[in-house]
Amino acid sequence: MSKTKPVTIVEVAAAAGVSIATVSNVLNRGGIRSSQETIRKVEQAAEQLGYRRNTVAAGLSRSKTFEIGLIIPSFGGYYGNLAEYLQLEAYNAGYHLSVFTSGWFNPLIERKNIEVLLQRRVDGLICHGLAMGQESTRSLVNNGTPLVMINGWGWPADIAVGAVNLGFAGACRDSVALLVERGCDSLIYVGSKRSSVINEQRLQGFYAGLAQLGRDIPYQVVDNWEVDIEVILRDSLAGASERVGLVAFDDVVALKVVSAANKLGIRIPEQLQITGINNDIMAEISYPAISSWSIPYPLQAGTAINKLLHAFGQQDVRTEEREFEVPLSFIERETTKFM
Amino acid sequence: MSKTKPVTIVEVAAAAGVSIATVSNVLNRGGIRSSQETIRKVEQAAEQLGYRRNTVAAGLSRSKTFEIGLIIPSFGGYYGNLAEYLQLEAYNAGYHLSVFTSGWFNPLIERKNIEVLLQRRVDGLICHGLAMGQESTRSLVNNGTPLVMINGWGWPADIAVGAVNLGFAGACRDSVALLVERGCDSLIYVGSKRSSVINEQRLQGFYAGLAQLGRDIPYQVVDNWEVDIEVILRDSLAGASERVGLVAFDDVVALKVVSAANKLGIRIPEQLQITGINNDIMAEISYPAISSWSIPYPLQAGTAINKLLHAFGQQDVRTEEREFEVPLSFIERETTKFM
DNA sequence: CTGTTAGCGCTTTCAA
DNA sequence: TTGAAAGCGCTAACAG
Repeated sequence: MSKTKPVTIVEVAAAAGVSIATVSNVLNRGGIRSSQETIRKVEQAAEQLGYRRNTVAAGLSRSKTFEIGLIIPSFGGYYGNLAEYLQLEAYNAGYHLSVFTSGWFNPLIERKNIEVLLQRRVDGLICHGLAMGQESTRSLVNNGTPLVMINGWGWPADIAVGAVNLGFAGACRDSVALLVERGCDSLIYVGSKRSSVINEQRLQGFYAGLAQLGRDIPYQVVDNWEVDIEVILRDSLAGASERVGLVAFDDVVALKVVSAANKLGIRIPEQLQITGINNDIMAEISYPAISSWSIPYPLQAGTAINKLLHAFGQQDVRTEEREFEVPLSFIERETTKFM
Repeated sequence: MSKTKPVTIVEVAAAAGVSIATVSNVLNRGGIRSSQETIRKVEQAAEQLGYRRNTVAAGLSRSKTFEIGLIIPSFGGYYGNLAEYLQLEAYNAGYHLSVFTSGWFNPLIERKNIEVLLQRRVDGLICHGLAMGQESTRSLVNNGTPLVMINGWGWPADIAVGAVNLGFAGACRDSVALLVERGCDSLIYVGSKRSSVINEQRLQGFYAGLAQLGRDIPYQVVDNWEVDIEVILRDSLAGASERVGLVAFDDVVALKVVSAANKLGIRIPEQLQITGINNDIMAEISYPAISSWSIPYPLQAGTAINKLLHAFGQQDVRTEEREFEVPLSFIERETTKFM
């Protein structure tokens, strides 16, 4: 715990009897060949003195930090999972990931944190959704730092080098088909306007599912934050509907629905069928367990990092499309397992 | 998106017709006074040229990065919440927080990430639990970077400047008392050995609660990962016990218990009462809603950051104790609301 | 109040 | 294969 000043290459060089350039070559650079003897001397000196590279100095010197910044709305649930996979993928590519939140889509915090990241001269930026508008973003990231959006639809190429988007629309569309197939004769979509852009995608998918049914079916669209789910459920089942199908914004909303149904004595899946999204832990341990759409994190994270590497000029590009859509996969559990 | 090289103080100085030192004084330093005229010229030039401070260079020059590193087991649930509050507290103190995970207590990943943080010359480190042993930690953090532990009991002063620990033991102890008071005539503790140190604290509290009961009561201790909760519940209620009290490791485990009870038709809270820990979102939306112990994040995060500031030599110290215990507060919900 | 100058620790030509 | 030296952008004495 003593305030020891860290040892530098200067000291290592002195101890090894070589120049600092040589130390730098041996320790921190690949490709540059040195004699076995020199390598041995340098490594031994470094080891013995407890040398630890100063990446701040290295970053300044090379004007390249090997750091990637990530902005997510919060660390919770799906966002946190994504961050974990991104961290791993970044590491495998030789980069480090600095994770910041936007305090649940707070444009001020978001802006401030992006600014911090830019001041740190991160090599690239990954932003999940974005509370700021596109103009705001453009003026902030005007310096050429590559930006990859996650769940950002329709961002122009001069702002973002690309986007990796989850196939929410497809998942909701298919949920509708599946619920109807399972015998539901009326449908409800329970959204969450708290995340507007993302909610929109899902709603769009819900409508698409309705449209491709080939026939009309009663449905309603409500918001998790505005209505009492118990009331909605009771009213729906009091009507002509024998079996209601419910598409929930995510698994948190789905669990709320399950709880309300349990409380009201509504039988799942006989009277009510539910699909969630995200495949959160609570979907698995709920009773009845919730059918949900799971996210292929490795693919999502890998694609995002790859787009960045591509922008850095390092190859290994898996995909060329600017907006890449990651498909979700259905995990069927008890809230729909009725045939 | 063009690869513009960022503007530096040199260019701002030229545009403003002053020296780089003056620019530095005006833009990046507090306390140093300049004439109004100079300030105006410099700020205008900076604004117009789009100057953004390079904190990498500043960090190198001052040998102080104003960065704090945080290691948590994962971004999920409680850990993610904590990270969010720490980020806020750090920011308020003029620092930035870089968050890394240890991949669920993986000593290798943990070590690697701490090493990365140290290479970045963070001013301080906050570690949540730690998979590595104390010796390992000592040799890694031997350079004088202050380390604050979260939920680390018994760390010597030469490794960690202090610790901020949650009062799990107290919460579990009080849970026992409360459950018995609510009429439970036998108890179960369902732990999670996946997080050994933390589990131990809780178990200790459970035993303490038992001890201060003043009389014997049947109990059992099981592990969430080793047993089938349904079996445990059925067996317990098949015995002489009229009402079982269950102390769950956290709200995830508590929700598993609630689900099992719902499935078996066990009535909550008449036959079974449950307490969780963490006050996770799922405790609130479960049915029945789960009584849980909530964590005072602002206090916990604030104390941790404060200990670091103290170690940095900046004052504003709220507490002197090396190991500070943060008390949890009980949120009573339906799983115990029976009198 | 402002400018000169010597670093911070490392990387990277370019010669030797 | 190795080393001398010029930066990278900013800060912090120290003079003026």
